[in-house]
Amino acid sequence: VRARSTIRDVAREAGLSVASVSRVFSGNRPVGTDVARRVRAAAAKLDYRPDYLARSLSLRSTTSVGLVVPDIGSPFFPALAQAIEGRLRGAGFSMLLMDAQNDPELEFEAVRELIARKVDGLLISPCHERISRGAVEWAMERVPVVQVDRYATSRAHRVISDATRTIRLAADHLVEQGCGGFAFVGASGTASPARDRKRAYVARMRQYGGAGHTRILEGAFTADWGYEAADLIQTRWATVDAVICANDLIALGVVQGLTDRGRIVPEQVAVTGCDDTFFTTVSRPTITSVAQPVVQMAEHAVGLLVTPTGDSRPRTVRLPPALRVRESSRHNPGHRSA
Amino acid sequence: VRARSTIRDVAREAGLSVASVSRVFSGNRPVGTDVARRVRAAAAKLDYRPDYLARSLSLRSTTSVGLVVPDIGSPFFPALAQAIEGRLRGAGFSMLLMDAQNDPELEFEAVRELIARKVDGLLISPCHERISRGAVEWAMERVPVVQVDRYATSRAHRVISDATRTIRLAADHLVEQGCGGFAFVGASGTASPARDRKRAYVARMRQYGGAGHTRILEGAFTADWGYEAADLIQTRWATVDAVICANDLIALGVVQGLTDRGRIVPEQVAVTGCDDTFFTTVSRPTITSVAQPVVQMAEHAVGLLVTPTGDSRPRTVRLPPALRVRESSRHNPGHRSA
DNA sequence: ATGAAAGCGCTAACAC
DNA sequence: GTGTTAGCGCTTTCAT
Repeated sequence: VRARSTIRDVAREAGLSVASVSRVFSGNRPVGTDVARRVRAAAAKLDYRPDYLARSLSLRSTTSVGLVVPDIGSPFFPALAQAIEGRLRGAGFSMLLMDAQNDPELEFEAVRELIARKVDGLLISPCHERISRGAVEWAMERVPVVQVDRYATSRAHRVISDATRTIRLAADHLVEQGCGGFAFVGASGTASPARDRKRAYVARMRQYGGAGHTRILEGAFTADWGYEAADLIQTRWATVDAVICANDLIALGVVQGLTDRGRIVPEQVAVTGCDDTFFTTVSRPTITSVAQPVVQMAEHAVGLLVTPTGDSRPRTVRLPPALRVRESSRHNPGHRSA
Repeated sequence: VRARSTIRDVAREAGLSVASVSRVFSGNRPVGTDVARRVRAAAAKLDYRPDYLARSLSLRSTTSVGLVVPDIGSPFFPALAQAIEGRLRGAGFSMLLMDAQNDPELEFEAVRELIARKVDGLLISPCHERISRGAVEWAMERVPVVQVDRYATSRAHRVISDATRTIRLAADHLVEQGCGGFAFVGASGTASPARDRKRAYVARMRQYGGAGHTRILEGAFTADWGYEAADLIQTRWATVDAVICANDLIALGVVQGLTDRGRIVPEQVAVTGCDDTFFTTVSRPTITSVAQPVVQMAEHAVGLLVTPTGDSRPRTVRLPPALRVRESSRHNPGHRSA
């Protein structure tokens, strides 16, 4: 643990002024080639590295942005975080990641912390569609903010995946497979996608006609809840042959619950999930899922954050999801006898 | 996006000196109760919040520590990160999380970034047991460093789980279940636990006698590799009735691979994993696993980092793992005929 | 092209 | 207990 050399040490060593050293390192002012050489030599000799903190204080910019996720333990967010990090890095920013642990208090705390550290911008996936609003709006009066995947206010930018298309992809696919009796297993809403997916489901079912829109179960974004929901479906709705789940964990639980109670997936009941996380491929049967366009989301979110558009009205970018067909939805009653 | 008020604004508003304001906010100097009141009032009125950057520059401390993980997408690390964050928060630090994406280059980059941001300490789980050494040792000459879960050098502190006990727990348990023909499915070593677990396996098998210590397969920490390994086991070693896997993903793959090739888990072959991640409970059969003591690891790691002991010799803290018995290991050949 | 010096917002001697 | 002031390490006018 050594003392670090400062810009002044380098200046002295090179027999130049601190201004010259600064110019060489920030590189935004002309500098004599000889001076540059001497500075670099001195810097190398002293193992000099500019102090970001001091630079930031002077520049009023840290070239860093904060990312606040509701729960890094939840499978979708690591993927999102990685995508965003890559994109930010490409834009010359570094990312500070904070986990809200699904607690609006901690989330606000994280936001304050990030702002206090003078991040140049904030990316947030608010853990609660209402309570988080305060934190988001508090943040946006001090720094540019973009909401990603989830949102808590319409006053800040939003980059989200299109819930209507998500549900439509799943539902239409299931219809193609010959399904007719739909049910939906969601999560009671503290997260905006939960609510949006449910609404989209209801809307789509209305278009189909039939009773699908009334068969809705809401719990948590967990496999346990899915397992439990499978029970409810079994006992309540005998005619259900297609279950649309609001995320992959729920779908996993539903598949297992159904299977454990003797129903065969997908032959008797087809199941789909959302988010296309890792679980879809490790499950048996593998699970059909609607993938969120994580990379594009990262792209747009970072773009909105770092590209200062004169126009400051909040934008909503709704990105198209993609269906990934796997075993859990290969219903095909026509082929069933084969 | 407003301009922020500074300590001087508050001082002026309160009709006091900047020193008094500073004292009120840092709270480590006596201050008159009346002065305190006036300062707080003025601060509230101006919505003043101290600037961490400036404070840090002055204090030469950011009360933040960096955490570098090899891959946040890998199921064990979110759990570790959460545990560490909690512990750090309790100690008054905030955590900056960086993902190395299993790339030593990016990892070094992350370390540089963190140091440049003047973290007060670094927690790292090095992605490569050899190549990462440079980054770790570079870091430790500027800031306290603790290696967690993985390590790349013996010159810095290490907080790891005890590989010998990990394997012993799994192996002894399998013996109790009546297993006798062991095989090990690991990952070829760029991560220290991979190597340590393999060694521990070999050592334990030698103690048992028999041929277990020769039946070793090494690939990656993935379910795909586990699936593949199941094939190899099937074709090469007919007498194997117990497979110890170096992590849960491998175990998951092995279970599926074995099952798909007609072997019944656990009746014909028992399987165990390591890390006790989420997969163990969503798999069918559920998977017996050896849990790492994540919370204790976090505790010790943070302790080593923030408790400055005069003695600076590198410590190695080896924490005891715990066996979690689930379905995949209920072999009991004695009951098989039942 | 280069240097001198005034900040960036805060803390910590040091005086009173 | 309170105020004055010199830094922390950097950038950036403004002269030269």
